[in-house]
Amino acid sequence: MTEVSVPSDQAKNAVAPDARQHTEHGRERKQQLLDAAAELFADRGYAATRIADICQSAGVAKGLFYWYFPTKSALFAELVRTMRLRLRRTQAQAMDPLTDAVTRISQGAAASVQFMAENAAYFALLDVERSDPTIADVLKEGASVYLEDVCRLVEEGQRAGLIPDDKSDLLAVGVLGAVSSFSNSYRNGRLGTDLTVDELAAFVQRWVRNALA
Amino acid sequence: MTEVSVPSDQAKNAVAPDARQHTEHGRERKQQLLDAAAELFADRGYAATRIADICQSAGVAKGLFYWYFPTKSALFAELVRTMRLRLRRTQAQAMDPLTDAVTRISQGAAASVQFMAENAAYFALLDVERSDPTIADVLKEGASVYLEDVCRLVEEGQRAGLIPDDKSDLLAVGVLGAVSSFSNSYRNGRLGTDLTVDELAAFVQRWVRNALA
DNA sequence: AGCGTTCTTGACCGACGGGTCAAGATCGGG
DNA sequence: CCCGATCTTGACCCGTCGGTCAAGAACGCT
Repeated sequence: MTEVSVPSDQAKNAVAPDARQHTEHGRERKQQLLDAAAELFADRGYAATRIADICQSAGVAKGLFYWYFPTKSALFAELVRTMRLRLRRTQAQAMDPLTDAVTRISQGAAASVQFMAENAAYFALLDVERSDPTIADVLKEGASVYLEDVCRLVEEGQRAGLIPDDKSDLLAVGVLGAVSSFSNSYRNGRLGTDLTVDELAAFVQRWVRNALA
Repeated sequence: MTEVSVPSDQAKNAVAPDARQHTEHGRERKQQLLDAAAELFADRGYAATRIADICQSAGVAKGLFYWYFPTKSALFAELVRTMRLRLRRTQAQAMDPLTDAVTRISQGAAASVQFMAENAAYFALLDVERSDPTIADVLKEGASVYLEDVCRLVEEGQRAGLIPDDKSDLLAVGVLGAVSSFSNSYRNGRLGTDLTVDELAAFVQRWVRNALA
């Protein structure tokens, strides 16, 4: 049993931010930082958003950031992971398990577009340049999971004779590509101001169904 | 007629890099810098590529960069514009003017995918984060031109009864989205190593045709 | 009140990278 | 050879921003 004796002064910040048990107030404060960051990243991008900006927006001093997060990219990673979980839940809820593969794929695609249109902040996170290895890894993590899901559904549809016998991985890329390009254009205001999210989601369903026919 | 008298020492670098008449040797040197930059941007991204890296790769001293380019983003803008022209030429050549709109759209899409697969450097330029206004403007410039072209073709196809009466701008976004998502996945090695560019282009043609059916 | 813990502040540090510029090399023409 | 123009060098400058940390405030428990 080895007990490490650390002088009291030096032990003050020896616990990594990730390993801390925050109080309720601390958790609220942390969330404020995350919310501020999400909004600023969406507005200006990751690189152009400074930690000072985030703290100013959250109404705290810059040094406080490091009580809650070890680095800027660690905050980013946490943001992405949280949003990704929410997206996955949205997708799963939209897919009716009692229906056929094509319908499920297109339901999932429509739900994704809907989620992304309603959560522009999340979508903007995916536009970040991947020069930082931490960031590149985090962004890569989730992308392949949805791709594999869709790929599996495509293969199921092919076995049922609902989808042509083309390469399932390419078809899956096509579905994911549709989701991201429509969401991106909606977010950038390229689709006109009279288009509702529901109309867009319905269109994406048709697009995906047609492409898989 | 006002002639400005400038001391000879101060006039030495008074001409902006853009306004210079370079010698043949100078033009070659400039191209070396552009080539080196294109490769490094593709490999590591814009932000992570320093001017020092570009100069080292081109085998020149860092200060020389500013004889040829006023800023880093000016070099980037020139790169993007050059590549965009080449892409447009490739697209135009691939579209048979004697055939129907759907065929032309899908031919253009296939040619774009082919070009991008064979010019990874160009495609990587489009992944750059848009925090620098100069960069954001340059990237925005060209994107809408192709979109308008495709939109016009879609409308032509709709008048001819070849394409359903859905929103043409959305259908055009779908085509462009397909081009970029397939190119991106190919570039990232997500499509397996046995897929050739020709096979990919052929697949994209089928995908676009189906989606517009 | 005292104490330990959590939280908060903001001046400071140092690495980084875009950009500067004086000095000098090279080239081409007369 | 001389001269003017083009090109080239690399030490230096300076602003930027992520991260540090000593000092102190606030909180909760005994």
